Amino acid sequence: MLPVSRSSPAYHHGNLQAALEDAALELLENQPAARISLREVARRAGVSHNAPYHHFGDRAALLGALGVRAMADLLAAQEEAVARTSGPVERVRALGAAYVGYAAAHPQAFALIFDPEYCAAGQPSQEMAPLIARNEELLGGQVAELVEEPRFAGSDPAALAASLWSTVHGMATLVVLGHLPREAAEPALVALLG
Amino acid sequence: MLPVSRSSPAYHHGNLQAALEDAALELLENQPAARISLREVARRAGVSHNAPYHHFGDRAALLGALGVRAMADLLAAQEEAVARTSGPVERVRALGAAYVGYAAAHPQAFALIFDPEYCAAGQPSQEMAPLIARNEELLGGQVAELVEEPRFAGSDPAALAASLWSTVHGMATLVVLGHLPREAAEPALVALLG
DNA sequence: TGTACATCAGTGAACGCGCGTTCACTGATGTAC
DNA sequence: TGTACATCAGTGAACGCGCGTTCACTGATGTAC
Repeated sequence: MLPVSRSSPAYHHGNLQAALEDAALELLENQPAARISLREVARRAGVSHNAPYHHFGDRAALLGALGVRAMADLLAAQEEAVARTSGPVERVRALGAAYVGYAAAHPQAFALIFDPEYCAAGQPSQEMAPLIARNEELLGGQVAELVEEPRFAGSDPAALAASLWSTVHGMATLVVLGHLPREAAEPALVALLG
Repeated sequence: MLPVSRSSPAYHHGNLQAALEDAALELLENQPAARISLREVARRAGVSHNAPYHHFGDRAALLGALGVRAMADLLAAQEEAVARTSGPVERVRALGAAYVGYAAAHPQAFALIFDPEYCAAGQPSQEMAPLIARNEELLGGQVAELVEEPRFAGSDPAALAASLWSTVHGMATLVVLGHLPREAAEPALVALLG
């Protein structure tokens, strides 16, 4: 006897919410968030075009959830890079490389994280806020170690953190847009950090 | 006798092309390029919804022309800042402040310049390319002076230029998005440049 | 100086499009008895 | 163990929307004679 679930209609899909997010993330590999429609996501998940409404209030809510997943991935990439590296300067470089690397690998997901249409910076969602906090702590911790180095002695940690985030974020953006070759990012960061 | 041109129908507008660009730029003050429709631009210019087709091939062409105007303004702001400042480090700071200032004042126009949908970085339009080149020369010239300073002696100019552009671009982006307070930009740049 | 005519920047009607969203529905699931 | 029933995740039809774009047109302008 073949498993019934295979041929039966898709009532009670089981995990349609996650399946919709997966489908949307796949679409996000090839097109910007603004062009992703709920109907296309539903199509790709093999479900009627209004099934998503049982899991997401509306289109913006789905994209907001996607942004949270993207942010979690971006944060994880940075945390892993820091964990596997030793030395204050080296760790900051690794963190930056991970940030730029994530953006280069998933340009549209990266852009979604910072898209005010779906992920408002001023009022982050309940799911997004702790991720932002963790990222700030991660960077803050690295900068706290960095200012112990003679080369950065006396620097204002807050200003230095803002600088580093700006530099790395700018690199990520410019690399994604093709204004800066990917290979130029690392040496540029070295030029700044020594 | 009142001037006829005032009450006569809008045939041969005279400078509809510029008027359409002006109208679109006004709309761009309050909404992203993606949400600007040709019909809305025409409405605001007081002209039928397909009059624009006599001046622009399609909607993308209009937005492309807008991007060129925005880029020209961004470049002019930087050139003026550099011209009115003396000292290599101070000039770079002024250039950066002008860049961030333009982005903060015209967030949507700034975003349009870097929107691959309308202003492809890889294949800039004939009007855009020389502006990009001039901006690169401007920054390159400042960096050339900067590496004469003892603090930056021995730095690779190309890597330093890439760093500075990244930092300033990142600041502009993060300030526009509200992730970085406007007042934090200047001290952050100082933290990096000394 | 006046007239005929080519040019071309405007016009309004019409098209097809995919979209987000709402609606009333159906049938699978799980639980109380 | 079997049955009645509430729940709720799905369904397909339908809506109105503004949009980009095409079309055939009209009337103002400027030029050649």
